[in-house]
Amino acid sequence: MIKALRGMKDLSFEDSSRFTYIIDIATDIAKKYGYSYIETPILEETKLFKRSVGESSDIVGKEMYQFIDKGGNDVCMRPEGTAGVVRAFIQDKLDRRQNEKFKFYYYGAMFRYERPQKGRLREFHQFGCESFGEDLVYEDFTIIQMVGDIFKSLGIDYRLEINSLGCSRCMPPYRENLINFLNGCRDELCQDCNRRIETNPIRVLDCKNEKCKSLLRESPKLIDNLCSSCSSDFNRLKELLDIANIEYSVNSNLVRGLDYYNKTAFEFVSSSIGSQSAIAGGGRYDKLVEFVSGKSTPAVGFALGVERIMELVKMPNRERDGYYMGVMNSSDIDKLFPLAHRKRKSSSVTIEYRAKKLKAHLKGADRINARYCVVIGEDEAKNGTVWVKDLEKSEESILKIDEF
RNA sequence: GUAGGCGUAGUUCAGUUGGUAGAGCACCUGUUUGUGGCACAGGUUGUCGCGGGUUCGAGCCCCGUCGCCUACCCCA
Repeated sequence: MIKALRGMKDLSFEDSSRFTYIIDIATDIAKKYGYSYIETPILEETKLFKRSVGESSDIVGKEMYQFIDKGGNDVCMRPEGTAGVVRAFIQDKLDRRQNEKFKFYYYGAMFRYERPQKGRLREFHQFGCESFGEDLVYEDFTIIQMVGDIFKSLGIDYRLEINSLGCSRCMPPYRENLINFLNGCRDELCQDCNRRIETNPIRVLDCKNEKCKSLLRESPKLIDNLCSSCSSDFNRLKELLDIANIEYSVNSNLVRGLDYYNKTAFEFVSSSIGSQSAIAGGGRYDKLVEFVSGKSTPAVGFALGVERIMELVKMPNRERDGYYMGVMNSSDIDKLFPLAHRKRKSSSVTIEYRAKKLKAHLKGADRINARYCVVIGEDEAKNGTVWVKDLEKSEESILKIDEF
């Protein structure tokens, strides 16, 4: 038997309806916040991700689905959505239109070559939004509110964590500061952290190792060393969230795994889905457009992990819907096609082509969860009528075939 | 890449000390010649992941291999 590749899953029945339910709700809300759909390719030049996601990230370092195509190009299946959207934004020269705002939502498959586990697959799906051209912190707030709206609408409980990663003015001095601190306790930090001091010292803050964690309690906090602009934006953000009654906690160790974030970083977390607890994450990335050779453009965005949310979403009860049609004698089957075609203008219709006993038809209608079971038997064929049973109310009637 | 757990019917799983391959659910038929869900009765369903070894005999023991799951790392 040929099976799907490791870390790749088919979605059908219950799963696919959960999937589309989430996308539909997220799409609906994103549109209400003024976002329009953007579709970008799954395959991009590897360079794009190296430059945007960052060489120091694990995503680029070891998790890319990267290969040389038949034309000799170094290409990569996208590991996340933002890079492609930013590339499209620049390619369309939208970065030149400096006074305009552009808001895009997207969803689709992302690929990371890693060991699959609960809530983490090699092919997974994200829904995300990117807002370009707005540097005011109100947009950060609005995006967080939008994600909150989506989860609320899906009936999902979450915890919101926020942090500020500073900007090009306050981050570099802090970084030096932190490196000094880390070098001071180098011998006591774990191996990974020692490596991170060179590659990406900020990520040490995120270490799960208990020993590292306790050492880091004494570390300098970026939150106490923000420049005046970052500091006042962060305070403003907290005020806005308070006023909107959105609960949050400040997590000064929250650093996003991708290099391009600055200022606001946030993560929506759920405690009920195993160890992969982040269900959405995002923040501001004012420098990214420049990194990818565009004209400097402030931007904020987020992405949510569809598969992780599928485990949490409470689906509305599925109600009986549509028609099941069948005949008891095979010679009457032709009568059903025009009937079905007419009904399909407004309802879903399933025809059973094989002649069956009434009981079998009723069971068949039940199985597909149809609201109405429509059958032409001997009497109906003779009289030009159809027998219709409402399976919910358990009421039946006989109608002229033209009037049905 | 590392560690642990698991592979038996469509599915969820049991399978004793190594001795004829099992159950629930699902499915089909009937009770009901034209009335679903409920009940009862009967019935179908197997490369025991794959390959080798030990043995008179392996689902069970041994070796290898593949796959799945969970966790670490990291992330949505």
